[in-house]
Amino acid sequence: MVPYSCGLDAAADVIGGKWKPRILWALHHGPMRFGELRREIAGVTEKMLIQQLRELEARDIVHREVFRQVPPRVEYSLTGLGQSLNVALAPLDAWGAEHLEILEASRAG
Amino acid sequence: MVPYSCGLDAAADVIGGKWKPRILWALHHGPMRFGELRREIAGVTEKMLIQQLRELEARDIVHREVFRQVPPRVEYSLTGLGQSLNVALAPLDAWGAEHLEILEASRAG
DNA sequence: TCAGGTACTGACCGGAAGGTAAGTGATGGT
DNA sequence: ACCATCACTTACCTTCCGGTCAGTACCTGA
Repeated sequence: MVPYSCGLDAAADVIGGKWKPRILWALHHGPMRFGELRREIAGVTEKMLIQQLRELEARDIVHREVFRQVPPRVEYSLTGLGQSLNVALAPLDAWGAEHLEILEASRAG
Repeated sequence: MVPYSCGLDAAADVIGGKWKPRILWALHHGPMRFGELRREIAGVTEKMLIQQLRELEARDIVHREVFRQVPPRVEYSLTGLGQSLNVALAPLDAWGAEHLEILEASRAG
């Protein structure tokens, strides 16, 4: 495996995957339960959501906390690193929002 | 196809793909010939480079200009939209650079 | 004459990413 | 007794992204 060629390369690797940006953005407002995330992020399946959450957890971007209750309660939140990442993502979100129409128009598929 | 759920979603779609961030970053310093890009971006194949360039061109992120010469000369440069994208990408690059070590450490592979 | 540089194009292939559907185990509601 | 909720887990299948390799057309320099 080749080392990252620049910071952008590394960042892209972290937020890579179909659902990670959505997850990051959803957690922006505070901790969320698994089921809440699932409902918030339209179209995601349980398997995909967990998979991506686990990857973000392994990267120390999100924190997973289990409350031993019945029914089980698991909360996901951003770590300090995750919050700093979200800050860095803000301009990109703004860019996308500003050019939404052209981007929708030139979209493949 | 579902509309983009937020600006970040749209932006991620534009810079998605293994080589696009590298291409954007390489063009940051000004127009480049195909061969120059190829040498600058270590590991990319001709097919992949062209494919990604064409996609970026279709999105109006890069501009392609052909000089009818012998040998052929083709230059790629950022459009206005591409430059604004690069500006929005800068904080993300800085974030990646700042946490390069942890990110390398927690990398899968 | 023939390799080498220029900027591509196209056929084929493998693996990984992502999607579908079903099952798990404890508990609370009707 | 039965179903739903919670947070997962597993097996299986399909799609597609990216990689290899070969070929194209043109001209230059040895």
